[in-house]
Amino acid sequence: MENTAKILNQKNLKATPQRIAIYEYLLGTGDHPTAETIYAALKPAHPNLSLATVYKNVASLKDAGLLMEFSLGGEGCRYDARTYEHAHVVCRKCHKVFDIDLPADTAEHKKTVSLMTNMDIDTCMMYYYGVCEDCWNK
Amino acid sequence: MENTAKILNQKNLKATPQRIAIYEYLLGTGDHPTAETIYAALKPAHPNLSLATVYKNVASLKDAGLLMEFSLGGEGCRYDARTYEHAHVVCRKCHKVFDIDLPADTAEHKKTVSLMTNMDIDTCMMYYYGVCEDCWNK
DNA sequence: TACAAGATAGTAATTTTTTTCATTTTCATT
DNA sequence: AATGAAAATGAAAAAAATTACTATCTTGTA
Repeated sequence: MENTAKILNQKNLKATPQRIAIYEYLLGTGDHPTAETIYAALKPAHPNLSLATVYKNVASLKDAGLLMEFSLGGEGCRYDARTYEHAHVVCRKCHKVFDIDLPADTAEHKKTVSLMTNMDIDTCMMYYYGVCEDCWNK
Repeated sequence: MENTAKILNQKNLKATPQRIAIYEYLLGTGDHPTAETIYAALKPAHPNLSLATVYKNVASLKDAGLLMEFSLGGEGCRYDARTYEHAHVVCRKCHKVFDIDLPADTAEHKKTVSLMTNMDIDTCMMYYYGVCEDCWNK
């Protein structure tokens, strides 16, 4: 059985071609696409994919913990399926998002936060905000 | 001159009653309200406030760096004007958001990230994801 | 292979956010 | 205090994003 399908099944999600395509697309891209972008990217190879299916799938994948949703500017929510923890650097002006390695180990932090909140904290996301070089020069 | 008005003027924003009200509301609340929630909260005291004005103001305040925008579930963007850095703890299931103190000092991290990216990083936001006690017990 | 649960496309409906624009307000300068 | 340019406002309309619905398929299991 193909690997992606197996992962989905382990999460009690059926491995439909659409879901596999959406998940693999997100795993493969370094961008942080919106639902619309995902749809546009996959439509050629999946001609009868519908936007509603994209939304339903990012929701189910998010609930399963396979991707993160976040929002920064006025372009709808963005999705990110990178499994390793990393930080996002966001330009306040143009809303570009870069990935960088975490500048610190978060394992200890997660333990601390778990104790503080009585929750089982599994993920830490860090966002750094500033103005990028391009926008400075304008 | 009143303090909030002064802050706004320093950011080249005109200190209109609506803008002052929105900003002070966000400074004062521990919640992470959506535009709609802000509107509903201020409408009684500002009867002819319009939702469009709320949107325009959170945008201008965000561009000025006076507040942060983020999104978690399917209820529109949330806004947070807390000036001190803090972390958000998010329940994956019910989307509740708690504020906690930062579990680590981020000054060093920001310097590191500034160097890595050639940006002037001024803010770090941390999000911890997990499942809260209430949702565990369901 | 058949079956039940789950997923899909397509569309409609809803919700959220942005734009438009005529009018009003702010604020630095007289 | 009056002036005027730039910015902000409210109301309505428009656009964009998201969800709901339904009849029809598919998946994964037995």
